[in-house]
Amino acid sequence: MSSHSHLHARGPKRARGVPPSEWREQATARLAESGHRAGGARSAVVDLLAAEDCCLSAHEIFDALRAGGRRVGLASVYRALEVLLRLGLVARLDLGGGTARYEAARGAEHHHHVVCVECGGVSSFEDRDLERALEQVARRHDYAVDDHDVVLRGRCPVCRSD
Amino acid sequence: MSSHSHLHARGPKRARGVPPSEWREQATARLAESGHRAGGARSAVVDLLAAEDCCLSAHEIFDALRAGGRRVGLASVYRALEVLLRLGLVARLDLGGGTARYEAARGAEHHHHVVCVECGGVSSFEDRDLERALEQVARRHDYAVDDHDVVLRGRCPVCRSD
DNA sequence: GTCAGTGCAAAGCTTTTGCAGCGCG
DNA sequence: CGCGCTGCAAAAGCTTTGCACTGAC
Repeated sequence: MSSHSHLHARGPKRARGVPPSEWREQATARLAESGHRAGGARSAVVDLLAAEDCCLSAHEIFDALRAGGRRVGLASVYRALEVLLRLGLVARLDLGGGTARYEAARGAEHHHHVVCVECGGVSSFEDRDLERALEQVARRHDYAVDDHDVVLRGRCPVCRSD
Repeated sequence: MSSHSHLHARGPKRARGVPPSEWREQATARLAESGHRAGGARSAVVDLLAAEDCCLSAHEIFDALRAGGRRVGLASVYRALEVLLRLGLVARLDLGGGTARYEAARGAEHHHHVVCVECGGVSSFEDRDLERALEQVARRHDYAVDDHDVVLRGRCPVCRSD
């Protein structure tokens, strides 16, 4: 059993990874070329998403920006996310808590999520076999499938040891 | 390429399948044995879910029951679903529209969903290879994974032809 | 008779929309 | 210097909670 599972752990609340700020530039460029102005709030959202490696809720983004001294409105966060979503620059995730989560859509690094049913923590993983199986299903289906999401649920290592 | 994909088509709005009312009995039994009384609203929800083969939103359930002459409250529908959820008798799905959907959890018939990004229609499918890949990922993960969900997004045959 | 279950109404959340003013291009 | 972007406030959904009452056991 090979199959290439990588894991980006992430505590119950927050974490950062090495910022692949390539995405930040790509996003900025894409926004400009599609006729968008470089407003303050949206840029801040892009910057934050570029620095985070795993999904954040709109309110978490809002809080983070406020904490960073930026005077943003929650509505602007939602509006920024909507634009980025439409341009395919971010992905919206429904992990089941009634709150949508968003993350930078870095083309190649396609991954999925595991949610801890106890503490709500989120991890991400990649798996080529899984991806292959999904492609097969998509191909066989009479829908023109162009996207998919996978969510695993369970207890994280920390909660397991309690 | 074998892999056993079955398909339960389902129009943009609603559809029924052959009712495997075995679930209805199992659910009723489970409710009784866990000390629940046979209230009118909850029974109605169970009956409806037993007859439907694909996921419904709380409001759709509410409407269907009202349409059937039953004077239920939306809150009772949510409360019934909560109990059934806790007992593992129904599954809650987040297909991404901001509205949760529910369906009877018939043990063996494990399936997933495809959502039409255009009309919102939902189909379900099963695929053993996909399931196998998911098991592998779960086994390899340091979370104690005990559940998963897969959502495919695309354009349904009808919308494709427009 | 008791108390879980229920319908209605009100509250709580997340997300969207309206609007006047600011500022990028 | 126009119009896109923004913050604030209000509105719109979905879901949960409070409460008095009904009905199952």
